[in-house]
Amino acid sequence: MKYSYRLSDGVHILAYISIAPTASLSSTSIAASIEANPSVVRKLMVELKKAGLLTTKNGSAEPRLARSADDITLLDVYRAVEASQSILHVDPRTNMQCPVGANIQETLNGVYDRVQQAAEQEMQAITLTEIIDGIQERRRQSL
Amino acid sequence: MKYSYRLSDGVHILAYISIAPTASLSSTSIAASIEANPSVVRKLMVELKKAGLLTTKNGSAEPRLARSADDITLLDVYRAVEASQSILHVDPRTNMQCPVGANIQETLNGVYDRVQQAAEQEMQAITLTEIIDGIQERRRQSL
DNA sequence: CTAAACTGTTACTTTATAAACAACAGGTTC
DNA sequence: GAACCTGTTGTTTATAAAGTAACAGTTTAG
Repeated sequence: MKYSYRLSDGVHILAYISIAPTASLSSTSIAASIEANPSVVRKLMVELKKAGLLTTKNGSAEPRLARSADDITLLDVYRAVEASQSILHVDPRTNMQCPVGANIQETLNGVYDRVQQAAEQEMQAITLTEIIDGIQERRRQSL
Repeated sequence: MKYSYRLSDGVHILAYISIAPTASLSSTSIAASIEANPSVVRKLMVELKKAGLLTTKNGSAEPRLARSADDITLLDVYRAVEASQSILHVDPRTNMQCPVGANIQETLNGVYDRVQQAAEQEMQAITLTEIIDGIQERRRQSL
């Protein structure tokens, strides 16, 4: 498959708005920073808005964080933009006539849930502030 | 992308060999349990063999676990068969002329690594024995 | 000893998801 | 009202995975 960059691009959008609030914040400008298509950026922004992370203004390029960067976690962005919501996927088509095929799906669901929760717990511990600070720190060091 | 069922199918192969050692263990029989293509199963088995989880015999259907099911973790199978090895993916193409685009990749790599480690730690705690027991338990309850 | 079955391998096709691209109706700003 | 913007729809392209086919060489059974 083609890998999804939705989470990375979603974070990029929020970080860009936070870091460069004086620059143009049109979907075209943000897309130039990501090197993505403005339409893709607009679609992601709609998802971020639905999730309550972003406010926008139809017709005008004035996106703002809907709440403090301290209060936005990687998990929030993940849930907002990722289509799948699961990092591991149980094969949905196994032979139900076979003892293994009939019972492996539920079993794997159980263990995959544990992996998912571990990943989500770590994602919840990472704030947008932390990511913004990381970008700013690297920026300073490269000057 | 199309979701990968390689991990699920890899576990299925190992579990099938453990649970049904008296049945035919040909790639065709295993594939019938997974409802997958025998060729796909053979390719996965080659990966499992390379990773030291499975022994096979060319020309004869006698696959065996290379070590105790207690000593095989979900992480072992994940590393053996998954092409990507990463659950999250940093967008590799951002604008290096932009302060955000130039520094977000490294920053995200750092935080994604933490999420990856949390997930892998949990995967390492899940053994093939545990999965086999889960399948057997469900099997008993459905009789 | 040979026929059947199997593995290991290669090559090609199909399918599924995401991103790129294009276009436009309607809102906003100056 | 001209320029720019968002929100939205639809189409195309790229890519990873699975399906399919084929076959050389190995093993096993009769």
